[in-house]
Amino acid sequence: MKSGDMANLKQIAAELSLSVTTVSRALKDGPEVQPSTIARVKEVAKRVGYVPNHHGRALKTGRTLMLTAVLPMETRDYLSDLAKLPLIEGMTLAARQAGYSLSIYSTTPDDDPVESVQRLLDARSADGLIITRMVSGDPRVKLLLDQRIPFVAFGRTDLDVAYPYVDIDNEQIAYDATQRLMDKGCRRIALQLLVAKDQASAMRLAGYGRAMAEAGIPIDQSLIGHGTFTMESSVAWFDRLLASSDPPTGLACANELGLLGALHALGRRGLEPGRDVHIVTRDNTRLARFLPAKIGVHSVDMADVGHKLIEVLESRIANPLGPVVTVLLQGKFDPAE
Amino acid sequence: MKSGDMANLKQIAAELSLSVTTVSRALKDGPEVQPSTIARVKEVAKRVGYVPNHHGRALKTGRTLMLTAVLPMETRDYLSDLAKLPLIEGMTLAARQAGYSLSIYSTTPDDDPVESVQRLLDARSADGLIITRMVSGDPRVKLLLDQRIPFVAFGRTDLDVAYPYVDIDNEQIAYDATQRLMDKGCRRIALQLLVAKDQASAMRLAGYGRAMAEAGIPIDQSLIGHGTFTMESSVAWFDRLLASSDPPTGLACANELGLLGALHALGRRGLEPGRDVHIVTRDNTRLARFLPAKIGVHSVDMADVGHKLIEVLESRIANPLGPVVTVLLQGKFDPAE
DNA sequence: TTCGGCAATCGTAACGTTACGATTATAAAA
DNA sequence: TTTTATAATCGTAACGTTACGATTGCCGAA
Repeated sequence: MKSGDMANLKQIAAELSLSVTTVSRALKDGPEVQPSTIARVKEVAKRVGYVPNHHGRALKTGRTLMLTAVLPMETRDYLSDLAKLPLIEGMTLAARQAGYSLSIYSTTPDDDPVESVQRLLDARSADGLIITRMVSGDPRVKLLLDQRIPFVAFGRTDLDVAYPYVDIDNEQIAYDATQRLMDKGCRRIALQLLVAKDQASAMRLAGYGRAMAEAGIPIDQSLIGHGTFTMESSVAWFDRLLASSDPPTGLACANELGLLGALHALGRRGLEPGRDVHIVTRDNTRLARFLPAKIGVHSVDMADVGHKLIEVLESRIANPLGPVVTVLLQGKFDPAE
Repeated sequence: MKSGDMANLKQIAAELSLSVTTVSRALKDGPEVQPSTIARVKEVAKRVGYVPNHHGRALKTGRTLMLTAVLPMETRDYLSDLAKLPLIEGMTLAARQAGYSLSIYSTTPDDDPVESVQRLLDARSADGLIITRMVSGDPRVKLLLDQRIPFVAFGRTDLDVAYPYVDIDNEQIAYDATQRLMDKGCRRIALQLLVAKDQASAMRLAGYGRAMAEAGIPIDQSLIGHGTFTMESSVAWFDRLLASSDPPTGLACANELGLLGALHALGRRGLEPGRDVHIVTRDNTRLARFLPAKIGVHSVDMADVGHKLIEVLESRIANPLGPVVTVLLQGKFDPAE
């Protein structure tokens, strides 16, 4: 934005016959400057509509007051991952409250994740980074740790290094979901996962495996589906399972879209959730409760995840060498009515 | 990001015994500098990993290469407006391609819209602004025009000034939807709108009114519902209509959430879309096509809206005094199968 | 009176970049 | 040989801010 008539320190200083230094200090209530002077400076600053120039300050101090979140975007499907919306809203709001701006860097499936992060590092345009969608052995963690850039990840990974993250306890949620399905009498329980290397899916698989092992039920690999975040793939996958000779009686869904897909597949066959197949899903958006279907729901507060991410990142920026903060959030279960 | 060992022009200049000026020019292929020098400079720049300092450049040139989108966020409901997700993705991607970063400024219902814009103006941290959710007589337009800040609006308003916008032709879509419902034999057609002063809703109401007038059907105000973007309100509203003595036989939904709510209300009464009530909805996310229900759909490509917004804003920044560009996008109709 | 100590303010330099006029070297024209 | 044009490069200033050491004026202690 240009409109060159922007007030600056020099103008205020000239008007009051003070030095730029004194004005600068007065505006941040520096103890070196006389209270009466502070008052005069602030009065003029307000009158001329002074707002500190972000770039002058950033250049001098090295801080940008900007955070960048790297978010993957699915170009195949406009619906993308619904959880991203409350996540973005939570992050932007928390960032704003903490005095930061949040910029979103969307990556397409064509983008190399490491390269994207590298580019952001090079640009040095943010004080900190938020990375999401962690994969097994995620190389971005090492890159960011090496460069000593404050960052926080949404999700853990299987690396043997400590780094700041916020995560949902996917293992526990999947364990719990599987158990609840078994409580309904299900023994053939289908599990919906995302792409294979997705770390959240790995955790979910672990929780599912633990529950099955405890119940002494052998795992049937054909019941475990890997897909993308879209509804299409969910419909096709679950439809195939339903068509098999020994169809599942229980289903643990990955998210809203997976759930909608599965319901679609059920509906086409005249089957009913809660009667023919028991369903438990993870819900990031409170969408599931509005569906006319009996399903158990693990709700996850993604806006809270966003808040926590910013909080952790902020503490990291304030104290880059401090202890590594990690947060693990639980889901909240609402049974099928 | 600190890691103070950041390469700058001075270092490159020193290494090559050149002046900072020449290096700066060489890196942007200035015609004043010898091709062989350009090559040498670029080689060193690449080796030391030089990346231009954003703030130094912004301070000097007055350009920030940053755009800010002001997006309202519904705190009542995590689902918020689903259309925002593809919109954000479209904008961030287009911005990136145009060499800009996009920052998101989420406003809560508590925030005063004008004040939010004013704050962003004061901060001077962006080269341009994107405003959304236009209301009748939107005061932000005058504010932004007065301050000569490049901006683009998602949506028109009823002001008598020219300003750059991208909009969906809501009037035409509502007109079309109403006609299609009448083609199915509906005469009592319910219309789902958002809050009263929302400008998009006003356009939709106009289109509905035009279609009804052409068909000679008087408008029954009780069939026109004003609500929020949530599903709850949609369920309650449509349920009340269905319970009335003369229930509607057609329904034009505002968006996905409104549709899901209406379907919920129908399902509870054992009614079926396409048989008992004909439904046409606007769909911003391609969600509707996955629902096991016969509904007509006007699909709107929100990612494209995002692209267009950035495009218009970019041209505005490049030429602030040029002609005011406006874009009006049509929906694409997919009939109930 | 002279000095130390303190409060209040000032001046300069620096962050990294770009704009612009000045300077040098080179080659062609007189 | 001197002039003139041109190509290549340089130096300085500026954008708005903050850090830091220097300076001023004043009061009380010696």
